[in-house]
Amino acid sequence: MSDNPFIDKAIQVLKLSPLKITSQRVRLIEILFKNGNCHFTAEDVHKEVEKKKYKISLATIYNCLNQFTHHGILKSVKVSSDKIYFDTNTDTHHHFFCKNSEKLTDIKSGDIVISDLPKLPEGKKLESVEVVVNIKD
Amino acid sequence: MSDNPFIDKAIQVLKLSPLKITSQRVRLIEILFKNGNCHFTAEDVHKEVEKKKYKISLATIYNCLNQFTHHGILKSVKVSSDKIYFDTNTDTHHHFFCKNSEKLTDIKSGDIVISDLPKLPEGKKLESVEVVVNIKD
DNA sequence: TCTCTAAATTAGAATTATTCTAATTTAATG
DNA sequence: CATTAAATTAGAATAATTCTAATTTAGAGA
Repeated sequence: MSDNPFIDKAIQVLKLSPLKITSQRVRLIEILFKNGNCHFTAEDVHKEVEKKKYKISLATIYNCLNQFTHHGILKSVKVSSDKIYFDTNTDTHHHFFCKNSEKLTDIKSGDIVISDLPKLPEGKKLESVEVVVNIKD
Repeated sequence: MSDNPFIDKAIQVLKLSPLKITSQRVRLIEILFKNGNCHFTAEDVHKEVEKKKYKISLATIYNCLNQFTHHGILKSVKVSSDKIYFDTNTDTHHHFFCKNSEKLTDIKSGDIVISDLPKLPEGKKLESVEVVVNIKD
Protein backbone atom coordinates (compact mmCIF):
# COMPACT_ATOMS: atom_id res chain seq x y z
CA MET A 1 0.00 0.00 0.00
CA SER A 2 1.64 3.15 -1.23
CA ASP A 3 -1.23 5.62 -0.78
CA ASN A 4 -1.17 5.99 -4.57
CA PRO A 5 -3.97 4.01 -6.22
CA PHE A 6 -2.26 3.84 -9.63
CA ILE A 7 0.89 2.33 -8.15
CA ASP A 8 -1.14 -0.02 -5.97
CA LYS A 9 -3.17 -1.28 -8.90
CA ALA A 10 -0.07 -1.87 -11.05
CA ILE A 11 1.63 -3.75 -8.20
CA GLN A 12 -1.51 -5.87 -7.84
CA VAL A 13 -1.39 -6.78 -11.52
CA LEU A 14 2.31 -7.58 -11.16
CA LYS A 15 1.55 -9.86 -8.20
CA LEU A 16 -1.14 -11.69 -10.15
CA SER A 17 1.31 -12.25 -13.04
CA PRO A 18 3.96 -14.96 -13.09
CA LEU A 19 6.66 -12.28 -12.84
CA LYS A 20 8.71 -12.13 -9.66
CA ILE A 21 8.51 -9.12 -7.37
CA THR A 22 11.96 -7.60 -7.62
CA SER A 23 13.03 -4.25 -6.24
CA GLN A 24 13.78 -3.08 -9.79
CA ARG A 25 10.26 -3.88 -10.97
CA VAL A 26 8.66 -2.21 -7.96
CA ARG A 27 10.74 0.93 -8.42
CA LEU A 28 9.97 1.07 -12.12
CA ILE A 29 6.28 0.79 -11.38
CA GLU A 30 6.60 3.60 -8.84
CA ILE A 31 8.21 5.81 -11.48
CA LEU A 32 5.77 4.88 -14.22
CA PHE A 33 2.53 5.13 -12.25
CA LYS A 34 3.33 7.98 -9.86
CA ASN A 35 1.21 10.43 -11.84
CA GLY A 36 -1.47 8.13 -13.20
CA ASN A 37 -1.89 7.97 -16.96
CA CYS A 38 1.43 8.77 -18.61
CA HIS A 39 3.55 7.98 -21.64
CA PHE A 40 7.22 7.04 -21.50
CA THR A 41 10.01 6.00 -23.80
CA ALA A 42 12.70 3.68 -22.41
CA GLU A 43 15.02 6.69 -22.34
CA ASP A 44 12.52 8.75 -20.32
CA VAL A 45 12.42 5.98 -17.74
CA HIS A 46 16.20 5.68 -17.78
CA LYS A 47 16.58 9.41 -17.05
CA GLU A 48 14.13 9.19 -14.17
CA VAL A 49 16.05 6.19 -12.78
CA GLU A 50 19.32 8.15 -12.94
CA LYS A 51 17.73 11.16 -11.28
CA LYS A 52 16.54 8.99 -8.40
CA LYS A 53 20.00 7.34 -8.26
CA TYR A 54 18.44 3.89 -8.55
CA LYS A 55 20.80 1.22 -9.82
CA ILE A 56 18.71 -0.28 -12.63
CA SER A 57 20.44 -1.06 -15.90
CA LEU A 58 19.06 0.00 -19.25
CA ALA A 59 18.76 -3.68 -20.21
CA THR A 60 16.50 -4.26 -17.20
CA ILE A 61 14.43 -1.22 -18.08
CA TYR A 62 13.86 -2.63 -21.56
CA ASN A 63 13.20 -6.12 -20.20
CA CYS A 64 10.69 -4.83 -17.68
CA LEU A 65 8.86 -2.49 -20.05
CA ASN A 66 8.43 -5.38 -22.48
CA GLN A 67 7.33 -7.85 -19.84
CA PHE A 68 4.95 -5.33 -18.28
CA THR A 69 3.45 -4.90 -21.75
CA HIS A 70 3.03 -8.67 -22.14
CA HIS A 71 1.33 -8.90 -18.77
CA GLY A 72 -1.16 -6.08 -19.10
CA ILE A 73 0.60 -3.54 -16.88
CA LEU A 74 1.53 -1.32 -19.82
CA LYS A 75 0.57 -0.87 -23.45
CA SER A 76 3.00 -0.01 -26.20
CA VAL A 77 2.21 2.62 -28.80
CA LYS A 78 3.84 3.14 -32.21
CA VAL A 79 3.78 6.57 -33.77
CA SER A 80 5.87 8.28 -36.44
CA SER A 81 8.95 8.49 -34.28
CA ASP A 82 11.82 6.07 -34.00
CA LYS A 83 11.12 5.32 -30.35
CA ILE A 84 8.60 2.98 -28.78
CA TYR A 85 6.22 4.66 -26.33
CA PHE A 86 4.79 2.88 -23.29
CA ASP A 87 1.41 3.89 -21.95
CA THR A 88 0.29 3.31 -18.37
CA ASN A 89 -3.32 3.39 -19.49
CA THR A 90 -4.15 -0.12 -20.69
CA ASP A 91 -7.80 0.59 -21.51
CA THR A 92 -8.85 0.88 -25.17
CA HIS A 93 -8.19 4.46 -26.21
CA HIS A 94 -6.41 6.52 -28.83
CA HIS A 95 -3.76 9.24 -29.02
CA PHE A 96 -2.71 12.65 -30.12
CA PHE A 97 0.93 12.76 -31.19
CA CYS A 98 2.53 16.18 -31.42
CA LYS A 99 5.23 16.20 -34.11
CA ASN A 100 6.96 19.19 -32.52
CA SER A 101 7.23 18.05 -28.93
CA GLU A 102 7.20 14.31 -29.74
CA LYS A 103 4.70 13.90 -26.90
CA LEU A 104 1.68 11.62 -26.74
CA THR A 105 -1.61 12.54 -25.09
CA ASP A 106 -4.64 10.35 -24.58
CA ILE A 107 -7.83 10.87 -26.51
CA LYS A 108 -10.39 9.70 -24.07
CA SER A 109 -12.65 6.89 -25.19
CA GLY A 110 -15.80 8.38 -26.66
CA ASP A 111 -14.02 11.51 -27.86
CA ILE A 112 -13.32 9.66 -31.07
CA VAL A 113 -15.88 7.41 -32.67
CA ILE A 114 -15.25 4.94 -35.44
CA SER A 115 -18.74 4.25 -36.70
CA ASP A 116 -17.85 1.81 -39.40
CA LEU A 117 -15.16 -0.85 -39.43
CA PRO A 118 -14.11 -2.44 -42.71
CA LYS A 119 -14.47 -6.14 -43.19
CA LEU A 120 -11.23 -7.94 -42.54
CA PRO A 121 -9.31 -9.75 -45.26
CA GLU A 122 -10.38 -13.40 -45.66
CA GLY A 123 -9.22 -15.61 -42.79
CA LYS A 124 -7.78 -12.83 -40.61
CA LYS A 125 -8.78 -11.94 -37.06
CA LEU A 126 -8.99 -8.48 -35.54
CA GLU A 127 -6.26 -7.68 -33.07
CA SER A 128 -6.62 -3.98 -32.36
CA VAL A 129 -7.49 -0.64 -33.88
CA GLU A 130 -5.00 2.15 -33.34
CA VAL A 131 -5.89 5.73 -34.12
CA VAL A 132 -3.20 8.39 -33.98
CA VAL A 133 -4.18 12.00 -34.54
CA ASN A 134 -0.97 13.77 -35.53
CA ILE A 135 -0.87 17.42 -34.53
CA LYS A 136 1.62 20.28 -34.68
CA ASP A 137 2.02 23.78 -33.30
CA MET B 1 5.35 7.98 -71.50
CA SER B 2 5.74 4.47 -70.21
CA ASP B 3 2.29 3.04 -71.06
CA ASN B 4 1.80 2.67 -67.29
CA PRO B 5 -0.39 5.45 -65.88
CA PHE B 6 0.90 5.04 -62.30
CA ILE B 7 4.51 5.46 -63.39
CA ASP B 8 3.60 8.35 -65.69
CA LYS B 9 1.78 10.19 -62.94
CA ALA B 10 4.64 9.76 -60.46
CA ILE B 11 7.14 10.99 -63.05
CA GLN B 12 4.92 14.01 -63.66
CA VAL B 13 4.90 14.82 -59.94
CA LEU B 14 8.68 14.38 -59.88
CA LYS B 15 9.03 16.79 -62.81
CA LEU B 16 6.88 19.38 -61.08
CA SER B 17 9.01 19.11 -57.94
CA PRO B 18 12.37 20.83 -57.50
CA LEU B 19 14.09 17.44 -57.56
CA LYS B 20 16.31 16.64 -60.50
CA ILE B 21 15.42 13.85 -62.92
CA THR B 22 18.16 11.31 -62.37
CA SER B 23 18.26 7.79 -63.75
CA GLN B 24 18.18 6.44 -60.20
CA ARG B 25 15.00 8.33 -59.39
CA VAL B 26 13.30 7.27 -62.59
CA ARG B 27 14.21 3.64 -62.04
CA LEU B 28 13.02 3.73 -58.45
CA ILE B 29 9.71 5.19 -59.56
CA GLU B 30 9.39 2.43 -62.15
CA ILE B 31 9.91 -0.19 -59.45
CA LEU B 32 7.60 1.47 -56.95
CA PHE B 33 4.70 2.28 -59.25
CA LYS B 34 4.79 -0.68 -61.63
CA ASN B 35 1.79 -2.32 -59.98
CA GLY B 36 -0.15 0.72 -58.82
CA ASN B 37 -0.92 0.99 -55.12
CA CYS B 38 1.77 -0.82 -53.16
CA HIS B 39 3.68 -0.78 -49.89
CA PHE B 40 7.44 -1.08 -49.63
CA THR B 41 10.15 -0.98 -47.01
CA ALA B 42 13.57 0.34 -48.01
CA GLU B 43 14.80 -3.25 -47.97
CA ASP B 44 12.01 -4.38 -50.32
CA VAL B 45 13.10 -1.72 -52.79
CA HIS B 46 16.75 -2.67 -52.34
CA LYS B 47 15.98 -6.33 -53.17
CA GLU B 48 14.10 -5.30 -56.29
CA VAL B 49 16.99 -3.07 -57.35
CA GLU B 50 19.43 -5.98 -56.91
CA LYS B 51 17.15 -8.30 -58.85
CA LYS B 52 17.06 -5.87 -61.77
CA LYS B 53 20.85 -5.42 -61.47
CA TYR B 54 20.46 -1.66 -61.22
CA LYS B 55 23.40 0.10 -59.61
CA ILE B 56 21.59 2.19 -56.98
CA SER B 57 23.10 2.36 -53.52
CA LEU B 58 21.09 1.78 -50.37
CA ALA B 59 21.89 5.36 -49.31
CA THR B 60 20.29 6.64 -52.50
CA ILE B 61 17.28 4.43 -51.96
CA TYR B 62 16.81 5.95 -48.52
CA ASN B 63 17.43 9.47 -49.80
CA CYS B 64 14.94 9.07 -52.62
CA LEU B 65 12.23 7.43 -50.54
CA ASN B 66 12.47 10.29 -48.06
CA GLN B 67 12.52 13.00 -50.72
CA PHE B 68 9.64 11.38 -52.61
CA THR B 69 7.71 11.46 -49.35
CA HIS B 70 8.47 15.16 -48.84
CA HIS B 71 7.34 15.94 -52.36
CA GLY B 72 4.06 14.06 -52.41
CA ILE B 73 5.15 11.11 -54.54
CA LEU B 74 4.99 8.69 -51.60
CA LYS B 75 3.53 8.57 -48.12
CA SER B 76 5.23 6.97 -45.15
CA VAL B 77 3.35 4.74 -42.74
CA LYS B 78 4.36 3.76 -39.21
CA VAL B 79 3.05 0.54 -37.75
CA SER B 80 4.17 -1.70 -34.91
CA SER B 81 7.22 -2.93 -36.75
CA ASP B 82 10.75 -1.59 -36.68
CA LYS B 83 10.69 -0.69 -40.35
CA ILE B 84 9.24 2.33 -42.12
CA TYR B 85 6.73 1.52 -44.84
CA PHE B 86 6.31 3.66 -47.96
CA ASP B 87 2.94 3.79 -49.69
CA THR B 88 2.49 4.70 -53.34
CA ASN B 89 -1.07 5.78 -52.61
CA THR B 90 -0.87 9.38 -51.38
CA ASP B 91 -4.62 9.87 -51.00
CA THR B 92 -6.10 9.92 -47.51
CA HIS B 93 -6.75 6.33 -46.52
CA HIS B 94 -6.02 3.83 -43.77
CA HIS B 95 -4.41 0.41 -43.36
CA PHE B 96 -4.65 -3.14 -42.24
CA PHE B 97 -1.38 -4.40 -40.79
CA CYS B 98 -1.00 -8.16 -40.47
CA LYS B 99 1.23 -9.01 -37.51
CA ASN B 100 2.07 -12.41 -38.99
CA SER B 101 3.09 -11.46 -42.50
CA GLU B 102 4.18 -7.90 -41.60
CA LYS B 103 2.28 -6.75 -44.70
CA LEU B 104 0.18 -3.61 -45.09
CA THR B 105 -3.02 -3.43 -47.12
CA ASP B 106 -5.11 -0.41 -47.90
CA ILE B 107 -8.49 0.13 -46.35
CA LYS B 108 -10.25 2.01 -49.05
CA SER B 109 -11.62 5.40 -48.11
CA GLY B 110 -15.24 5.01 -47.02
CA ASP B 111 -14.68 1.49 -45.71
CA ILE B 112 -13.77 3.04 -42.39
CA VAL B 113 -15.66 6.01 -41.03
CA ILE B 114 -14.59 8.20 -38.16
CA SER B 115 -17.77 9.98 -37.26
CA ASP B 116 -16.42 12.08 -34.45
CA LEU B 117 -13.04 13.75 -34.12
CA PRO B 118 -11.89 15.01 -30.72
CA LYS B 119 -11.09 18.65 -30.25
CA LEU B 120 -7.39 19.29 -30.50
CA PRO B 121 -5.31 20.46 -27.55
CA GLU B 122 -5.20 24.27 -27.23
CA GLY B 123 -3.07 25.93 -29.91
CA LYS B 124 -2.37 22.79 -31.96
CA LYS B 125 -3.21 22.20 -35.60
CA LEU B 126 -4.35 18.95 -37.18
CA GLU B 127 -1.75 17.25 -39.34
CA SER B 128 -3.22 13.84 -40.13
CA VAL B 129 -5.29 11.01 -38.77
CA GLU B 130 -3.77 7.56 -39.06
CA VAL B 131 -5.87 4.48 -38.45
CA VAL B 132 -4.17 1.10 -38.36
CA VAL B 133 -6.31 -2.00 -38.00
CA ASN B 134 -3.98 -4.69 -36.69
CA ILE B 135 -4.95 -8.19 -37.77
CA LYS B 136 -3.53 -11.70 -37.42
CA ASP B 137 -4.14 -15.17 -38.83
C1' DT C 1 26.77 23.06 -77.42
C1' DC C 2 29.86 24.11 -73.49
C1' DT C 3 30.53 25.64 -68.72
C1' DC C 4 29.46 25.89 -64.24
C1' DT C 5 27.46 24.98 -59.90
C1' DA C 6 24.30 23.18 -56.86
C1' DA C 7 22.29 18.92 -56.30
C1' DA C 8 22.70 13.92 -56.37
C1' DT C 9 25.07 9.72 -55.71
C1' DT C 10 28.07 6.72 -53.35
C1' DA C 11 30.80 3.63 -50.08
C1' DG C 12 31.50 3.15 -45.92
C1' DA C 13 31.44 4.89 -41.27
C1' DA C 14 28.42 6.46 -37.63
C1' DT C 15 24.34 6.61 -35.02
C1' DT C 16 20.41 5.16 -32.36
C1' DA C 17 17.13 2.32 -30.38
C1' DT C 18 16.79 -2.05 -29.01
C1' DT C 19 18.04 -6.96 -28.17
C1' DC C 20 21.22 -10.54 -27.07
C1' DT C 21 24.87 -13.09 -24.33
C1' DA C 22 26.74 -15.17 -20.71
C1' DA C 23 27.99 -14.54 -16.05
C1' DT C 24 26.18 -13.30 -11.51
C1' DT C 25 22.56 -12.47 -8.24
C1' DT C 26 18.07 -13.11 -6.21
C1' DA C 27 13.07 -14.44 -5.26
C1' DA C 28 10.42 -17.49 -3.38
C1' DT C 29 9.19 -22.50 -3.15
C1' DG C 30 9.53 -26.60 -0.52
C1' DC D 1 17.69 -22.73 4.95
C1' DA D 2 18.80 -24.89 0.27
C1' DT D 3 17.63 -24.99 -4.30
C1' DT D 4 16.67 -23.50 -8.78
C1' DA D 5 14.47 -21.02 -12.21
C1' DA D 6 14.01 -16.35 -13.08
C1' DA D 7 16.00 -11.77 -13.01
C1' DT D 8 19.67 -8.57 -13.45
C1' DT D 9 23.69 -6.81 -15.51
C1' DA D 10 27.61 -4.94 -18.46
C1' DG D 11 28.85 -4.89 -22.54
C1' DA D 12 28.67 -6.71 -27.16
C1' DA D 13 25.71 -7.27 -31.09
C1' DT D 14 22.14 -6.08 -34.27
C1' DA D 15 19.33 -3.70 -37.52
C1' DA D 16 17.37 0.17 -39.57
C1' DT D 17 18.56 4.43 -40.84
C1' DT D 18 21.42 8.65 -41.32
C1' DC D 19 25.70 10.98 -41.95
C1' DT D 20 30.27 12.20 -44.17
C1' DA D 21 33.10 13.59 -47.50
C1' DA D 22 34.56 12.62 -52.04
C1' DT D 23 32.95 12.10 -56.80
C1' DT D 24 29.62 12.56 -60.41
C1' DT D 25 25.85 14.66 -62.85
C1' DA D 26 21.65 17.47 -64.21
C1' DG D 27 20.29 21.15 -66.28
C1' DA D 28 20.39 26.41 -66.25
C1' DG D 29 22.52 29.98 -68.57
C1' DA D 30 26.28 31.83 -71.71
